[in-house]
Amino acid sequence: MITIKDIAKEANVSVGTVDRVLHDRGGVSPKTEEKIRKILKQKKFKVNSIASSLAMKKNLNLATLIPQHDEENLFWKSPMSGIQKGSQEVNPYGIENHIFTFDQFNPKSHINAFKKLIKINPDAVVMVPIFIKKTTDIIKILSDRKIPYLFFNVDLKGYDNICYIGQKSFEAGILAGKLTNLCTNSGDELLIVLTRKNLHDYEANYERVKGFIHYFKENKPDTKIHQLQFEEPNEVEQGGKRINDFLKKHPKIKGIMVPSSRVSNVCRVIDNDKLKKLKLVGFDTTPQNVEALKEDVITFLISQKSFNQGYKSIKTMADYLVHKEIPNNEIPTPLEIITKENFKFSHSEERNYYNEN
Amino acid sequence: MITIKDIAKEANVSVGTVDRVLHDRGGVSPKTEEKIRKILKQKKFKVNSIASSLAMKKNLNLATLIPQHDEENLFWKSPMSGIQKGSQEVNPYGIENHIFTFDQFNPKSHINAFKKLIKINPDAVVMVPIFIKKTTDIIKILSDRKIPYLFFNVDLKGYDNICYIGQKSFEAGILAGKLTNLCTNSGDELLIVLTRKNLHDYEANYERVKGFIHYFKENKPDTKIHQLQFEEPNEVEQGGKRINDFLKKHPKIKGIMVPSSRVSNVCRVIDNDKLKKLKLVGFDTTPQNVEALKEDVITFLISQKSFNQGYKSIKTMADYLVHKEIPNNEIPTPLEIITKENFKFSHSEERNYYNEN
DNA sequence: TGATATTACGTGCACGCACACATTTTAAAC
DNA sequence: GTTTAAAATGTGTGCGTGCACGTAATATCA
Repeated sequence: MITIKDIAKEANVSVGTVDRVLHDRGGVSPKTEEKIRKILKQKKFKVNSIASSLAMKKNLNLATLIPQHDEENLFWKSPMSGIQKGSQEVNPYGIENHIFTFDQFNPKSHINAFKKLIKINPDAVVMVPIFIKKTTDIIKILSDRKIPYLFFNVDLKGYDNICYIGQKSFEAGILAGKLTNLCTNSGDELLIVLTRKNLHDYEANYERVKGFIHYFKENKPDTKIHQLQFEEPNEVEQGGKRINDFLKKHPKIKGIMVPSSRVSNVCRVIDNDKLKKLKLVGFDTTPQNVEALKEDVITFLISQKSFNQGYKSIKTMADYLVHKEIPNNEIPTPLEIITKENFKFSHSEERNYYNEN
Repeated sequence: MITIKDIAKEANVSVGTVDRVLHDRGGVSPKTEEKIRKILKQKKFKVNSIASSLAMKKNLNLATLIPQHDEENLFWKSPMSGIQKGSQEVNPYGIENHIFTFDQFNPKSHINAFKKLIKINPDAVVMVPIFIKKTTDIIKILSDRKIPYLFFNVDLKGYDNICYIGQKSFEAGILAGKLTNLCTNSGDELLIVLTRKNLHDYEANYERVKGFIHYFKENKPDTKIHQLQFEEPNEVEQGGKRINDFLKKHPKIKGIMVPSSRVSNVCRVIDNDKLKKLKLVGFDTTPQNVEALKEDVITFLISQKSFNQGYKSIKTMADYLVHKEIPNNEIPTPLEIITKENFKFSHSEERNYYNEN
């Protein structure tokens, strides 16, 4: 391990001078600078990031704005865990993350959460930009105060967020198309079931449907693709009846794609004997979805590794703050294909986190 | 951020005393110990890992034993990159990793590499246990010297390795079975193509085949599964002829599973018109395989994320050395399903690494 | 030539922790 | 109650960097 001290000795200067050329602080004569740079290169010097972060030790405030989760709506639990794990990891670097949650169906709670958030005067914000109109006002405040912000999970275009971390929805739809195509036959008809309760990723769902349809247009243009709006959960009986009736009316439907994380809600209402003849493709590894996957009711789930999204968001922002590391404008998370057989080997980071806590 | 100093002040003791109870060094009276522990808990103190590693700064030697790669055999390039990235990351912690490579088809070079390795007197060894008989001797030396060692990629049972990091081959075979089943129909016959040039993961291939067959026995016992030994690459013409003849003789074969990373070598020799009607499932995202995947010749690749295996091996061993963190005996890497559509979103860590270098 | 900017460089402290060593307090032995 | 050993606690230095500040060398100008 080669240190600044070693370089200084070799160049017959003090560590201060070496430090100056390392950080382009100026105030070094051209010849000594050249001499030092040469030795730096020759000895392949790299700053010890450990020591560096200790020495810098800023005291930075991070703030995170994320929807709350409950037993009924577990989707946001996983990203929240990722956020928490990330927070824990960046804490030794002098970064404190403050998490603010809100009701994803209530714009007012969104505003309130933001008010609290802005009060702590954060140095950076990690957020899920759900309420488009409202979000605009929020972001204006951040921009005015020159507070950097990052979006994750939901991709809202046209803002100055330092980056977006999440899935590419259109491509996810294409993948869903491919998977559905592979497990059905020529002549089979397909059904897309749209659910209501997903305001937060309305855009994403829409893109997924577009991608799905795009896939078939490109690869199997004759395929008949139906669409159905499913009202749930309060109208399970009606919704169930509608779907079952629809499936009876269109017996050639052999594959169902649900562009949201609520695919298990759909399959729970479909008659059992019919269900066995269907292939279902959906999104996200919520506990209910995984349950249905294990029972072989769902064939494929496309996971966006939302734990990782949360985790990576915090880490990316921390790197940005501490090391001024400017990330790519877009960090797409993997389109992970989950089946009954490989589920238990996925999400190992998440499980490790739970075990530790 | 709460520090040892804060705790000390609160408890009216010196930092030394706090340090003693933190590390169970003894020499603290029961009452002060209790008092300190109470404050520790109450204030939720956690050691600053950054500062801790700086202060401890051991100088440890790690050694890695891994097969070399070349243009012809690219499989080991990816784990090697992971190893290198890991080495880079643990370097600030005072850990130097020395990499020794050998020819995977030449046991003698294995021994020679090991001889060099043992000369640097490593504090720990990360290795791919390829040559089973020879490995036994090597491991005896490590055991005698009480040098901890870890296996990755190849799972060799019956040794005192602190853990195995890699894929569960039998389960990977099951997954291959599921995928093949999904994209073929009832009545279709299947073919397993075994290749010669994979001494290193002979066991793994065997397990994959077993898993594949197991899947069909459990889920579609009537399926006829053929097996064929494919001699390549020096006998491409003959091998190609054998496969094409075989496929002509068994026209009902609609799916091919290749349990090794050489699936692209197989599909390159199959007649084009026949190929279009076949679904191929294989392993590992070697450049050639990915090429075939993009051309829609291969349907599914199951990746073992070998970059991550290498990376994680180094990090795990480093944690073990520095923080005495004892890992699980088995760290299974994901069974990642790769298709034409999601390939570009996978392996982001690996790509990031390449970009940085 | 001497006073004063200006530039070039050296020094020392801080970050939070680990650990060796010094010092004080308590207990044991006489 | 003194001596001495043992236990309990305090102090100080170093890990490698970053950075503020102090000092030395050189340049500028009268």
